[in-house]
Amino acid sequence: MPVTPEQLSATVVGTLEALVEEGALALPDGVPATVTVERPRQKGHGDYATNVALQLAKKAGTNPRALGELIAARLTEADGIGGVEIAGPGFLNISVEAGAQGRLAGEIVAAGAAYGRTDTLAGQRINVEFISANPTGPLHLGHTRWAVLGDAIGRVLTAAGAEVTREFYINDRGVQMNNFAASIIAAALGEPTPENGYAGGYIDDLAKAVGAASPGIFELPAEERLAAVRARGYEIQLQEQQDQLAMFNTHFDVWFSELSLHESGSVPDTLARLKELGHVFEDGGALWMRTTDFGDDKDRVLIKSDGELTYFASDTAYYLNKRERGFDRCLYLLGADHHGYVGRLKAMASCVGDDPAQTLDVLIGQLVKIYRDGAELKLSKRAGTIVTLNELAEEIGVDALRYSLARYPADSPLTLDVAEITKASNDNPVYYVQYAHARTCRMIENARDLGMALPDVTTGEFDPSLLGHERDGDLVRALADFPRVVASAAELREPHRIARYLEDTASVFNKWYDTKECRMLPQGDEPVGPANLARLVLVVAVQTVIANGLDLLGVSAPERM
RNA sequence: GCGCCCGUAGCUCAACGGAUAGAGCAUCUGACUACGGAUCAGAAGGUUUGGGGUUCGAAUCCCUACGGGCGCGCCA
Repeated sequence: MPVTPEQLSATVVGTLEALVEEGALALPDGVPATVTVERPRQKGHGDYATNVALQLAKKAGTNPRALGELIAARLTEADGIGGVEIAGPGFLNISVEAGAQGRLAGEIVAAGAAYGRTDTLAGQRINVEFISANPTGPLHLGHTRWAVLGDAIGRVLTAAGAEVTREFYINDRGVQMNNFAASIIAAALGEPTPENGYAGGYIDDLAKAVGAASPGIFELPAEERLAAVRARGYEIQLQEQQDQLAMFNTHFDVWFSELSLHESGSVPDTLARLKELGHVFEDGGALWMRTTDFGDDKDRVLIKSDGELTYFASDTAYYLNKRERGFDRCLYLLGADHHGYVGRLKAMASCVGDDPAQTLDVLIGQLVKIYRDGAELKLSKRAGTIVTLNELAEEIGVDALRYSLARYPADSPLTLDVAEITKASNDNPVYYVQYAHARTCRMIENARDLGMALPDVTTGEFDPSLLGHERDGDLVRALADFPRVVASAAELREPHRIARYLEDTASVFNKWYDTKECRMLPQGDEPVGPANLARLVLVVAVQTVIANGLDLLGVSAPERM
């Protein structure tokens, strides 16, 4: 009996096939494998709607409404279909038999934490690289959006069946590391910040920490001292970034050192391979990659005329390293200030013989601004640079900060107001969703106190037909959407869809909760009946969906607030 | 100059090419002796920056103008 959008799609496809079989319908391109079935936005447009007649009318050589009539007449007879109406230009509005879909609540409860997982990306090995900040300072606002989105994308891809590795590329090689060390030494000796050095209170803190970890380090001979401070400062700073991210509930599988890439000899191997493939040339004493062969706006230097390797050489070796580790796809999450890299990254993939459309996904995130009291939050009090991730999380809260960044698509510029997102009320979407979850927990607890045991959903103890109220149907259909929302969020790399879905579902739940006819607990002296137990199943299903959804965003699902 | 992103309600933002463009905040009006009122019901608020085009249908795709952000190194 079709009750989910996926099942209805299959039913419609079956109907089309039957019509073609009988000769009542001609489709030169064949019957599509799936059709679009969705919850209509507008009340009164049925439980589900499909635009299949609009899509296929031209191919079938007829008009949408006539085709709609044809499909509707046959579809109405299908098992579990309550009715089909043709509306507007040719939409088919489908009503499901009341109560039939209540069965879904039981399936959700049975699936538990696995509900929402699909296999749409099964077999894909995906590398998600994000943040990749230089280890020369604390993580700040600029990294925070990527921490949230990268982590959520990793979770969502995993839920869609992909095999995911989250990776942080550590730029621990290059002149910035010496500048970093020189800055720490200058701070320790009370000297001014060197040219191209790093300034700010955090450098003073690092100088103290380095001195404490390695007594006497600043008295070493100059050359020895630079190397020692560089190593110790790097160690401390990297650890701080790792602590920041752990506190922020953001997990990495691999911390990949750029230095290790060079030590392993990957770069010469990469250059040899590029030469073999014929995409490098020498000019002006430098070695270049001819990225313009693949749409880049200029060629790129790999080895400078002074013999030094460029960053781009490392990037290329790193990409090949990922591919050699077996990743089918490499995701790069970059800030808008790096969008100029997209062209060369894709060209680079082509130069090493890949099809970037298949192996490379570059997501560009626009910049975030945060305001407090009408002024942009820019300067950190402690670090002396821009506002740090720690300060943001402390002021706003990990859940509220994560959720507030996760509910917007990456490519929209974003302006957040501290007052708005710290407001601990349902005016704030994160608390609206969390509150709905806490409410389900309390209801389930109350049921237990009344001696109501959760029915075994695999037996007759649970009677789905008792969930026949209109509001029950609204709620079940909302819950039924979850797996496809997760799948589309994974496919489009858009975790904000999860957040928007949760807000919608929490709203449907609150409306249901407010409906007198749908009370879960027996009222007054009423005994516990099968309807109460059926609604208990529904509430547990809501709890499951909200908890699973928040988990995909790395946001907690509290039992009490 | 070239390139990428963006322009939707007073504000912050949604909307796989779909039906009457939706939420929250702010403004206004209602509903608590029964599961948590951190809720619910309702009002008001729009030429989706302007102008062309594509089609059954455009905020969405194409062209163009305007406005905003960002990027264009043998830097890292």
